[in-house]
Amino acid sequence: MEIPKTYDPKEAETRHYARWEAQGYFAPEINRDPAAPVYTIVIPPPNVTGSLHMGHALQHTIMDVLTRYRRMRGYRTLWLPGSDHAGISTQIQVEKQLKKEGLSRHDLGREEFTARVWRWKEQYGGEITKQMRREGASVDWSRERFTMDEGLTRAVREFFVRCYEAGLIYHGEGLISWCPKDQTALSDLEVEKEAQAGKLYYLQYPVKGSDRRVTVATTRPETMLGDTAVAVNPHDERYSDLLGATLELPLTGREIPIVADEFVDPEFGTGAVKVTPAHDPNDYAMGLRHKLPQVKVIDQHARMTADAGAEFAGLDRYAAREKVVQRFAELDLLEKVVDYEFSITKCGRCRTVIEPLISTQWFLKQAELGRAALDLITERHEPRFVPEVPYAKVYTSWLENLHDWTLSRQLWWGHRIPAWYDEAGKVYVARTEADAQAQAGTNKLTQDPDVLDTWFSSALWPISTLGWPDETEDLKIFYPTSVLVTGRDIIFLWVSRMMMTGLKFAGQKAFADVFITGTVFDKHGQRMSKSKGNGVDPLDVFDKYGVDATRLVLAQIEGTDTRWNNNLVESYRNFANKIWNAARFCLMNSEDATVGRGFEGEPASWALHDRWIMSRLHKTARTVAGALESYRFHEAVQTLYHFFWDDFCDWYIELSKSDVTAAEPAPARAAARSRVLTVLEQALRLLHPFMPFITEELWQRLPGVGAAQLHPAYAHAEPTIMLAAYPQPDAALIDERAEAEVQALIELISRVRNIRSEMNIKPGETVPVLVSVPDETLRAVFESGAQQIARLVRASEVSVQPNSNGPRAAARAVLAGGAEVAVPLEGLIDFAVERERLRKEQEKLEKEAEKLAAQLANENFVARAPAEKVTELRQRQADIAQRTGAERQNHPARELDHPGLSEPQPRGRRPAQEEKPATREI
RNA sequence: GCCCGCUUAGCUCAGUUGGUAGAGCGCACGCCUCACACGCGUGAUGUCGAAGGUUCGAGUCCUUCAGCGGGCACCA
Repeated sequence: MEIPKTYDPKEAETRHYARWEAQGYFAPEINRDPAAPVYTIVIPPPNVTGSLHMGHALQHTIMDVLTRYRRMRGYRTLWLPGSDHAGISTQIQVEKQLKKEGLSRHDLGREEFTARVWRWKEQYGGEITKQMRREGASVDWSRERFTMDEGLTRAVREFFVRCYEAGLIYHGEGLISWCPKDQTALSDLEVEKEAQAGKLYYLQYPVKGSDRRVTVATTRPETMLGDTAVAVNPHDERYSDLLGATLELPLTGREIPIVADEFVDPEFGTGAVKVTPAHDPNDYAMGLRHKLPQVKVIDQHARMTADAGAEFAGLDRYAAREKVVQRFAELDLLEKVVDYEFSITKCGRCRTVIEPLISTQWFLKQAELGRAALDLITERHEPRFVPEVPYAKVYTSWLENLHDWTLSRQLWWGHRIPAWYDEAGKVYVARTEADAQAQAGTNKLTQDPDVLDTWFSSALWPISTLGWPDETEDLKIFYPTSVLVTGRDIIFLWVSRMMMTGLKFAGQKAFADVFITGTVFDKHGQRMSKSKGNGVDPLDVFDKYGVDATRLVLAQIEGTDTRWNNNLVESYRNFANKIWNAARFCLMNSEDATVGRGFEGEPASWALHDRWIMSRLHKTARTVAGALESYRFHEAVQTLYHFFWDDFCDWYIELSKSDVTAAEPAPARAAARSRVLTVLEQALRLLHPFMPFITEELWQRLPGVGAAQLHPAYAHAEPTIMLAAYPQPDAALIDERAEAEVQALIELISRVRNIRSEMNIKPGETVPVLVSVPDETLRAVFESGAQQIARLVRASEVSVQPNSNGPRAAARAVLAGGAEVAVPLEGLIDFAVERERLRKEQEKLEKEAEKLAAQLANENFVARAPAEKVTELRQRQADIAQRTGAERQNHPARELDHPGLSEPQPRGRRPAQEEKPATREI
């Protein structure tokens, strides 16, 4: 076989994905079983502007593992890909491009501009879509969707119109968050709070007809130009005589009232609050309560309006702030300025400070839509969040406090709001312009210029991608989806809204489970970000270590926040290489052998190590299945890693080696070779969801693989490990006795290796090994394993006897079950070292024995602990007693030969021995 | 202000019904042993953040505290 010693991932990666895709393996149609259960995942659609980052790679890996696992188990599996038009991001991206040409979108006009965005999208968009192929993502490309596809656009309009007709969507005035840079309204969820060191200004307003002044504290002095009242708490005695009084608002010549409102906290500041209904959310609400006028003094560019007064009109808000403060100082109305830390609201995208403005927008009453979702989680605990803590609660408390959603955006790129106005300004909401005209009885209509929040179309993703509002086959088959895999940052923005819309318009929850992945930080625990430049590019990691190794790391991150560490990837790269070389060994010895053979007949007739590996294999399959069913990817990865490396490579291959590498062809050799191949093939299948490329690469090379390995649902397909049946645990093959016996074999071998290593016996040197085993069954195990033992410890001979009979001068170790192993000295052993080795071992046992004795002497423990636990400890105690007892027998010999070799632990009290009878009582 | 998470070996992290702590990397020693030096064998390493409590027994449950991180509300 001309297989290279080192696995080259790229070579395999480039080949297999193209074939899988071309063969249609990713599409659910590959499954021909009409009764197959269904498994659906819709991808969180990445922005068309985006490129792959670790967060995507993490989510995609989780989704792909789940999908491949279910597919191999015969589910009709759909993982639906797509991308999001990402309103603002994309528009900004293209505007930047235009700027380089000295143009703005207004130079092009709306139509031309959106055409340009579409071209940009075709040319540069969907980068992630290509990168996902690199990841091995088994998504059904034939069902790929884009949030501005024709179908999805229709869904968005339908949804909007239905909500409008149901009174859930309304058009009206409200105080919204406005980004002066992006020139659009934003929803609550698109803004971020940030702590900021600033100043608190204490301004004095004179009371009309008095020489009193009322002091108000503010962080935004410039807004005082728009004040229409000062509010105090109705129970605040300091101001009770001023209620209803009038204040002379400085710099404006306006007069404003003092009103009483419970909102005001008497403890804060001066207990008197300036009220600016047009530029602050709380003041807006207060303004409505007291029917105060709204004076707009700041415009959409965050500049002062004419209503701010001639002196300030046109000034930037910060320049106006300085000027206002300066003027107050001049008028001797500035009481003081103190340092103050407060939080400031910024645009989540461009970090510009938000300006709250009164404006006419479209809103969705989320509270009503949310009720069904809230009932579902509180009454039926659906969807099931993983990890449940803290996300189920985060989701629930969000649903309990829903506010209206500002839907409209003053952008050109996105779903245009299906609303038209006649010349009188009356609004008509309709599915098409023709409908609107019919409603209005005129064709002189103008469409609302605004588009919808990007998240509006996202909210429909699970249903719109499957064909809603039509009652398509896909919708019937694949909805509701099985699990949503996403990050915690969009639980409100997206997860909750999909649930609401799914319940409202498809009559069912959008997904059964929600898996929230952890966050990947850099190695210093910092969030990865483009601006910091500390991001690790998944593609670089793929290039360096291979996709499969990277996927293992990502899968085992699962829901935990993790610092990225290439060392871990490296160790999984090594694992991939280990798999490669184990397969290489099997293939180098595959003449006459076939996958699937070698385990004929009753398991009872198989050799011990064969029964053992099958037991280990099926336990592994059991654990992995259990782990994958409940999203415990870390456990699945660990289990597979140790099964493959420890059980299969370190022990099974080694124990099988002499049979497998026998020089002469013979049925026994062929059978041994087939067995090794068979186990390898099963292991590859178990690993495939995690490591799709290397497993396919190797699987294709195995002799005898083909249709027989495929899950029945895919029997017609060209053979691929992707469609092989996932190994199902068979309880009948789990053999605890075989496991215990091989464990004894492993212990023996390890003890001898330890002696060799500690005694500095040269690796090339062979030594005789004498094993004494009083127990008959165990003796049989060692006797029949003598050849394997000899090979693995480099023994010249392995002699197994009922009783200790070796030469006095030997290094000894005591094994479980009262057995003992001795390696005769014959001048090989350094006595000082041997003495030390034994002393350490003895010490360990003494310590443990003491602990056990103490515990077993505790009446409370014996009385209250479960009986099995007590028995287990007594067993262990007896075991130690046997060991130390055996040690004691050997000591005199050593002392004779080498005075001082052992140092006598007090031999009188071996608590274990006294406890022995107790064992029998149970 | 309210709620939540994390704190385990030098590093990154596991540890699901409470039973006496693990992995990978790193480290030490010896090996190119006919699949693999991206390897093999052997070994060392933790008062499981602190203090109390419940329990026969607590990394695992309860309380308090500390450090770090997150969410929500408020922020005149």
